Amino acid sequence: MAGVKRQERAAATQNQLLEAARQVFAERGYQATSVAAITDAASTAHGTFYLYFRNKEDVFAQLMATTMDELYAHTLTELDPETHRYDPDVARDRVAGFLQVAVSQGKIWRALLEAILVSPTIAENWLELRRVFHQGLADRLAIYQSRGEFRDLDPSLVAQLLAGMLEWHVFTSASFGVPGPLEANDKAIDTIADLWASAVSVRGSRGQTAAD
Amino acid sequence: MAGVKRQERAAATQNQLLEAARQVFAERGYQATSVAAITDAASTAHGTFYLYFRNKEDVFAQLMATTMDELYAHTLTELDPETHRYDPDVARDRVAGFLQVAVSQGKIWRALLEAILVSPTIAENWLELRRVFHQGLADRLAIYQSRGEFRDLDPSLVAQLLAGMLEWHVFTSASFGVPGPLEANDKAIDTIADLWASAVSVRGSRGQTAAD
Amino acid sequence: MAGVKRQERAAATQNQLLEAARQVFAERGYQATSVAAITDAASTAHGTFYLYFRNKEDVFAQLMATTMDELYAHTLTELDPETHRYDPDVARDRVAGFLQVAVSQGKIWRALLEAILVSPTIAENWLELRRVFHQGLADRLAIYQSRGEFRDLDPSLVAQLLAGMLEWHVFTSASFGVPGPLEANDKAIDTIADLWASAVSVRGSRGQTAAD
Amino acid sequence: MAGVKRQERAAATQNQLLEAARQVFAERGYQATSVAAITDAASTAHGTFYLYFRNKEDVFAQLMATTMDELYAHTLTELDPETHRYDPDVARDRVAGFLQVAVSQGKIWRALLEAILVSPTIAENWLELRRVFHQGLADRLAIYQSRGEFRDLDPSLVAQLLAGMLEWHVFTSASFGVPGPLEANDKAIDTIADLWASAVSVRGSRGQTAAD
DNA sequence: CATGAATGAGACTTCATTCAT
DNA sequence: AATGAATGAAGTCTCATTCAT
Repeated sequence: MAGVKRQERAAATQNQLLEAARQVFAERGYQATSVAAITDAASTAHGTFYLYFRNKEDVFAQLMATTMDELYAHTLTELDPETHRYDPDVARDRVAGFLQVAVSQGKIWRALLEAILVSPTIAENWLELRRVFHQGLADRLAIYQSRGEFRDLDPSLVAQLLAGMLEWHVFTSASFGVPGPLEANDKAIDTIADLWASAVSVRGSRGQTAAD
Repeated sequence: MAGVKRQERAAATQNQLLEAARQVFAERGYQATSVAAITDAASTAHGTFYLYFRNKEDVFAQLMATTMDELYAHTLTELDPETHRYDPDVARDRVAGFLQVAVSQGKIWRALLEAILVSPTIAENWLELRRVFHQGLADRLAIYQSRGEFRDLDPSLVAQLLAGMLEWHVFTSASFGVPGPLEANDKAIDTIADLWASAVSVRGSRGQTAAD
Repeated sequence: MAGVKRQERAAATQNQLLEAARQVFAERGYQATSVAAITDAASTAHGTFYLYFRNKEDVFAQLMATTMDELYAHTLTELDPETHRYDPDVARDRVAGFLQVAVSQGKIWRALLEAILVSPTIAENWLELRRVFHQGLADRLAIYQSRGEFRDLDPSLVAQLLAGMLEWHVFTSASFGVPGPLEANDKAIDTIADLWASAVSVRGSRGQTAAD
Repeated sequence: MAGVKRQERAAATQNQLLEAARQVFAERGYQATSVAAITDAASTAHGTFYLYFRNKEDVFAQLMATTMDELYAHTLTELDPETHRYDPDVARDRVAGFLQVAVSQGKIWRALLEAILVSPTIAENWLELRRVFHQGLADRLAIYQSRGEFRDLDPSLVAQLLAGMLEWHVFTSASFGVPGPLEANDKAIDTIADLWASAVSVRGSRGQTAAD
C-alpha cells in the first residue's frame, strides 16, 4: 500500500538522521554537535529532525541504547551457580568481545562520556544499561566467593573496578589515543584478561605477591 | 611603590577569579560554566576576567595544573632500581593518598573530565601531567620484571590499566556517585590496593587462578 | 451515489474540524492554537485541514459567524416606529437573552477578542456582524428621541456605549473572571437592565441627578 | 565621573528601547512584535535588549505600568465620606482627563488588550492597576447609596460596568476606529458623562424612564 | 587596573503550508 | 478525500569578547 511505502520512507529518513548523528557526534563530540550539523549531514531540512527526536539528548539516548546493547549483548548468558566455573578462556573471550564491539563503534565513546557528564538523563540511562553488565560480573564473583575461590572483597566493588578498568581503557584509547589507538589487539586483550584473572584468585591478597 | 601595590591588587584579583572559577566549575561542570558566572562569583566586572585569562579554557588549564600537581605530588619520590622492593603497605599508602587528595578536590573531577573531552589543549595538558605518574608506575613494574618478580606483561600498559582503575573510580564516584560517593574510606582503599597487589604478582598469569 | 456519500463524509469531516476548533480555541485562545492542535483534536490528518479552510483565520471566521448569529438572533425583530414603545421588561429580556447565549458559548470570547485584535479580516467581519445589533439599538433610541422621550444625545454613540457595556462585561467575565465568572444571573441582568433604563430617560441629563 | 556618564548612557539606551517598543507595539500589536523589531527600531544590537528586559512580556509590563499610572493618576484624590458630593462637573472632568490621556497614548491600547489576553502575568498586572480606579468609583457609589442618593444596586458591579463603558470605548476607538477614531472631543466626553450621571441617580430605576 | 555596556553570532524550537501518495 | 512526511522561515535567548571610559 501507499501507507507501507510512506512508513518505509519515514523509517529511512529516521535512519539517515541516526546515522548522520552518529557520525557527527563521533567527529565533534556531544556538545559541539548542533542539530543543524546533523540535518546537514543527513541532507534533510532542519525541521525534519524534530519529527523524529525531541532534541539532541533524545537522538543521543537512542544511539546510546543500541550501542550499549550491542556492547553488553554477550553478558546476558545464563548463570547456573552450581555448574558455573571461572574459565580464563571464557573471560578472555568476553574481554575480546567487548573490545571488538567497542572498536566497531569508533570515536563515539568520547561523545558518550561527554554526554553522560552533561546530561543527567543520559547519565541515568547509561548507568542503568551498564548495571546489567556489572551485576553479572558481581554475581559471578559472589559465586566464587561462596565456594571459597575468591577472597573476602566486596564483589560489587571489585566488579566496578575491573569493569571500570576496561571501560576507561576504551574511553582513553578512543578519546586521546592513550595508551594507544582503540584496537582489539591481542596485547590489550591478553593483558586485561590476565589482570582480571589475577584479581579473581584466592591467593592474590595483600602481602601474597611476588615478594612471597 | 604604587607599582607594588598594583601588582598585589592584581594578584589578589586573579586569585579571586581562580577561586571563584574552581567553585563554579565544581558546581556546574565545565561547559555549563560561563565567564559571567565566574565574574559574578568573584564579584568583579565581566571584563576583568579577560585581563587575566584568555578564555574559559585558559582558567581551567591553570586550575588543573595546581590540582593535578597536588594529586601526583607524592609520586615524585626517588627510585633506586637496586634497593627498591614492592611494598604492599607503601602501595596502600599511595592509593590512600591519591584518594584523599581526590576527595579534597570535591566535585571538580567531573568538570575536569568534561574539559579534557572538549578541549584538545586541556586534554594535552592533562595527559602530560599524568604521564609522570604513569611513568613512575611503569618504571617500578619494569624493575620487578627485570628481577623476575613480575609476569611478562607490558609494564607501561599495565601501569595505564591499574592507574586507570583508580582514576575511573574517582571520576565515576565524583560524577555519578557510583559505586558510591567519592570518599577515601578503608574499603575502597583496601580493595584497590588488593587488586594492585594481586596484579603485581608472579603467579597471577593466565590459568593460574583460584582453580589451581 | 458515491458522490453523495463523499459529500456527506466531507461535510462530516468539516464539522469535526469546526467542533474541534471551537474547543481548542476556547481552551487555548486564538494565537496559542495551532492547526496541528485542531487536527489532533479532530482526529484527522494535518493536511486535511487545508481541504476545508485556508488557514486559522478562515476557520475562526466561520466559527465566529455562527456564534455571532446566535448571539444577535433576537435582535432581528421588526420595528414599527409608530407603535414601538420602550418596555423595560422587553429590555431586560434582551439583556438576559444576550447573556444566556454568551454563557452558552463558554470561553470562546477570549479567543474572539484576541482574533479581532490580531486579524484585520476577522475584525471587519465582527464589526459587520455586530453592526446589526448596534443599529437596531440606535434606531430605537432615534425613535424615542423623535418623540421627545430621549435626551439630545447621539443615538448611535449611545447605542455603542450601552452595547459596549454589555460586550465588555461578557469579555472580561469570560477572559479574567472579572467582575465574576461569566454567568447569566439575575444580579448582572438586573443591574445592566437598570443602567440601560436610566440611560434611556428624559431626565437623566447632566445635573439632573440624585441631587436635584 | 565616568561612572555617572556610563549610567546615563545606559539609561538612555533603555529609554531608546522603551520608546522603540512603544512605537512598534502600537504599530503591530503585541504578538506580531518581535524583539528584533524593537531593537531594529531602537538601533541597538539584538542582544542589548536582554540587558534591560527579560523578554517581550517584561518590556510590555514596564510600558503598561507607566501608561496605566498616567491614566489613573487623577483617581488618587482623597475621599471624605462626609463632605463628598456627586458633582457632574467633576465627573465630566474625570471622563475628559481619562480620554485625553488615552488619546495621548495613541494606538498602544490595541496591543494592551492583546497582551492581557495572551499573557496571564500581564493580565494580572493590569487587573491590579485598574482595581484602584474601579475601587475609587465603587467607594463613591457606596457613599451615595448610604445617603439614599443612589439606588439599591451593587456599587462594585455598577463601577465595573460604568468604567467598562469607558474602557471599551477607548479600546474600540483605538483598535477599530469604532465608533470613531480615538479622540477626546466634547461629544464623546459629554455623552459618557451624561450616561454616568443618569446612572448615578435615585430615580433612574427600572420603570422610571422616559415612559413615565 | 577595573569597569560594564554593547555587540552579534549561533543554537534551539515551533509551525504554517505543500505535495506526493 | 485523506494522509502525513518534509520543508524552511521566523522567533527566542545566551554568551564570549571587545572597547571606551
